[in-house]
Amino acid sequence: MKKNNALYKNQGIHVITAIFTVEFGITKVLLVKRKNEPYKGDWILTGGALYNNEDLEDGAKREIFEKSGITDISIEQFKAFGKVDRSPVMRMVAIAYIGVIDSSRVKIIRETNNTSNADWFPIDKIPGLGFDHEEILKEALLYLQSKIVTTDILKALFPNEFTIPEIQKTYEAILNKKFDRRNFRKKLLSLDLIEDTNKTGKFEGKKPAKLYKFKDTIESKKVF
Amino acid sequence: MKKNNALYKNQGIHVITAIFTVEFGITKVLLVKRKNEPYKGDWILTGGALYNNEDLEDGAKREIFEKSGITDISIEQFKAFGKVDRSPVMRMVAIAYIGVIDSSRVKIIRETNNTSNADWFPIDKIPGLGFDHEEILKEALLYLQSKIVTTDILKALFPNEFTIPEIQKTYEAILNKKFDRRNFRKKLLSLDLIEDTNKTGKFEGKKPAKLYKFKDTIESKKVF
DNA sequence: GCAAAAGTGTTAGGAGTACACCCATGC
DNA sequence: GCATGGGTGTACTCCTAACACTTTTGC
Repeated sequence: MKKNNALYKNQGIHVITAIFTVEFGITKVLLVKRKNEPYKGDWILTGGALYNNEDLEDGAKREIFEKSGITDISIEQFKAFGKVDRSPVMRMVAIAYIGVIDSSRVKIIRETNNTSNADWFPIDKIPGLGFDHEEILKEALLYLQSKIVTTDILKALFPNEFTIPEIQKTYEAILNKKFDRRNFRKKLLSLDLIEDTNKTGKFEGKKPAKLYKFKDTIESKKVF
Repeated sequence: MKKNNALYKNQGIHVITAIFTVEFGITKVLLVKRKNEPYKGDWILTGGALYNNEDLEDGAKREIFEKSGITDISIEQFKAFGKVDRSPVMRMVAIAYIGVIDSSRVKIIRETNNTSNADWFPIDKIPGLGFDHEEILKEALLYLQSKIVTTDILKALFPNEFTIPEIQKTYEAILNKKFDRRNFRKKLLSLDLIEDTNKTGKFEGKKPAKLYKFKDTIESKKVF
């Protein structure tokens, strides 16, 4: 393989992550505002060019940190995007990830070398995005929805104690769908993913609700 | 983004496809033998470097054609592989695909500019592979198994008429699992994917079996 | 007529879904 | 005491899984 063959010269790799959170029943995604051309002033997902000395996932996490200050996030690769013209600068193939984090537990850095702002956007109020990030975000959301019903990916949102009505509202926000209280509880408990803490707390209601927490399981199961 | 920044200079993209077939109840994958360094003389999956003027999937299909002569194959992207040292020549990220084709209906080109041989290998008798293709193949097989139970991906193996015992043997080969004849037939028919042709033919048994064929559906359903 | 594979129906258990009433608290 | 959300059980349906005997053909 010759490095200077024009057929495959000047190629590069983007690592892009759609970071989701849920606030008060609203699913949101983290966007950052570009400071430089191309797409100067446009909002995009966190990400950037992969370095030669890092593996894909490490690069994606480094980019997340550089653009938002977020550390300690677990991410999952879901697809590569590679249309010829997806970047106007040179041929770039994007490896896309999703991540879930509790926005109330992190402090987002608003401005960096390459970005002039950063914020959480409700997924039904997304501005026009730079590059092909609208397409990536659309598929990221579908992937998140498929993951939420088979894995404990929501553990990132509920690292500690939570009530069942509370987590149900999160499921409903992400899946955009309502569940029967009794059936939801029955199903969730039958999965052996969460355990009773024998404590109570309050969510929205007047009556205190039982507090549960995720077990330290790694199993992946069908949820809904 | 500066093209000559050492951090991301000299990167490239591989498009790699694991092409599967099933012959007489044995799941096989197409491998080609490398003619040049690196990994000269090693078997690998079909694939190679993406060109600047082609989309990912087009590149994967071009590589399949160049290395094997196969055309008219439908493929599906399943994962990107990007360990820093996965290629000894330069930094290459691989976008990996699976495909299914009926080996009895295609004539494989044995030798090309870059390969000295090509053949179908039973998946439990794979030689050591070059690059990270053993890892890619392992994940490709898992992905194929997940797809076979939710889609009509097997249509590629049975474009025309087939008997139910015949296609059952194919499911069993790929999933490495036996099914009850009655339940298999019931389930497959209930999916509304295949239809009776009112003809009979023979597979292995003495008694002629009914012939079915895939409908022209595009739906994707849960099979097993 | 016998070996070999094809074809067929029933039952029991588990999962999903639909649905209504009482309970604990704040005000 | 009443409004608000939390907690619980039952019945029906559907899907899955287990299981045995008869039929058609080639030899």
